[in-house]
Amino acid sequence: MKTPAAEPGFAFPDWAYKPESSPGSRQIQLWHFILELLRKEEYHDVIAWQGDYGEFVIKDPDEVARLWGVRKCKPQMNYDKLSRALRYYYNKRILHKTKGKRFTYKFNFNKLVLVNYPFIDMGMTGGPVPQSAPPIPSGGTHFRFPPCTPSDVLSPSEELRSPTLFSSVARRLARGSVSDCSDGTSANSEVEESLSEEQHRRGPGPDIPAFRGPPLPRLSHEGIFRVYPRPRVPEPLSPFPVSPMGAPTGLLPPQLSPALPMTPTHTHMNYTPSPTLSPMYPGGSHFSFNPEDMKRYLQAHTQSVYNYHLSPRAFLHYPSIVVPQPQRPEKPLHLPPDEPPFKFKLQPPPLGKKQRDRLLEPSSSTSSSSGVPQIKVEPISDAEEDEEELMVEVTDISEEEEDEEVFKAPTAPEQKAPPPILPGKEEEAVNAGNESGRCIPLKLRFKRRWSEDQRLEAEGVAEESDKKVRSNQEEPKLPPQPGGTPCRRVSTDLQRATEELSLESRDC
DNA sequence: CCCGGAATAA
DNA sequence: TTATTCCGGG
Repeated sequence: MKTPAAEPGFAFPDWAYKPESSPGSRQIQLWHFILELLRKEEYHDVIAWQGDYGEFVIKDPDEVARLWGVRKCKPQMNYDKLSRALRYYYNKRILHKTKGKRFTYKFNFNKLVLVNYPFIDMGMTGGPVPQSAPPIPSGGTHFRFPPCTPSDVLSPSEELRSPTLFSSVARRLARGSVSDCSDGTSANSEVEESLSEEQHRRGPGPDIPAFRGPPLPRLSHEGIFRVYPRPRVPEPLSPFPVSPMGAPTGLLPPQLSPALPMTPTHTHMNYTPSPTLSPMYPGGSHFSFNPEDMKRYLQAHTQSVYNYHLSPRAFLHYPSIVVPQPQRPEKPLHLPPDEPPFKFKLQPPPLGKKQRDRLLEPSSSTSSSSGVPQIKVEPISDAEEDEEELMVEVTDISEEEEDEEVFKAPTAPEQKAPPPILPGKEEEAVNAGNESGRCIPLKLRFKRRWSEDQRLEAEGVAEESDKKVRSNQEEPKLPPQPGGTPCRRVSTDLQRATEELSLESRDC
């Protein structure tokens, strides 16, 4: 078919790619490319959404490979190679294979997304397109993160990030790809997976028009970038500003995207001090939904987990979400600009795989408490790496997310408009944590979390246990917390769901 | 077809 | 780092 290269039709906003100061901007990443194709009808014969959320099938592998080869200037590209590249995404949790279906993969939007369009939620209304839910960037929805500057509207090619704030943030945010390619890319975003069929959007949540297809009003860069002046929280429920583009339906933030909330959150928060920018900020917006929503989401997610063995972590938080917690702004304690954020790496730097295999024997559970908090013994190395990295590109929900929760401000001033974010707040945020008492030292929390994750993964993986599940279980950690009564469980269902997943983790 | 290890390029 | 290339194995 046509070569993508030739088609400038859509382009992701530049910022969608990760500009990162990398030299020469990086090449487009495969998953971006896939998404591009998915959203273009021209390619529906070669690749299309199908099945559940985020699931797509490559109808014509050779063609897809060819197109990819064209894009990358790798004439020798073929499906075998392309698929290898896709496989690398498994560990990164960007993609998963839908077992039993040829050429079928599934995006794990939970992680992906939001970098670009943090809050969009796919509403997938039962809409017309049954397809898996293509993510929809509703035009208006996305917010731009970084720019604090008024002139946010950047030129497309410019990176948004203001040098300053962004720097770190930016790095994390996106990494990516770039459009070096001549072809345009489509502006699309990834979406997170959320409920598929059900789209119960409650009142306030209008939805997002989701979708692919032509319908999208594609915004030109202008549109995309346009800044919406104070989105702020209109209502408690709808955190997000309203439609940017004047989206017909009024894009409000979908209430549900569970994934969203967490995801970028703090990442963004860090850099985006101004309330306006911070999507989640409003808070807890997501939290506002009722348990039912969560329940559904969980179910869906659970399913996904089971089916695809996605990382459950993604929703650890949810259960606790119940509480509306608005203020995210405070929580930024992570990255105080200067301070070393604790970005903890839960794991010690993994040895090279090679080395590990050779040198490392499982027995090494030595606790090396060198200065660094090492919590994890020997996890799956990949996982670890990924996490960090993922966050970058994809906003990862998992790791940091928890933090968020941890930090989320307990005091929930629902009504109160969130105070402008002050730089100094970080400390407060921390304190806040204390105040609520939930407060377990961060390290411990992480540790716990880590353990849980491990377990979860191990279990989850266990099913499939692909070849390498090596020794994971060795972690000493996490004695189940005795006293910890789950703080808030939304509902029984949720609880159940979580349990099933064996995710009971939660803090306090 | 699908899976990943390994080596390597950019 | 992210692919690309090659490849043995299921």
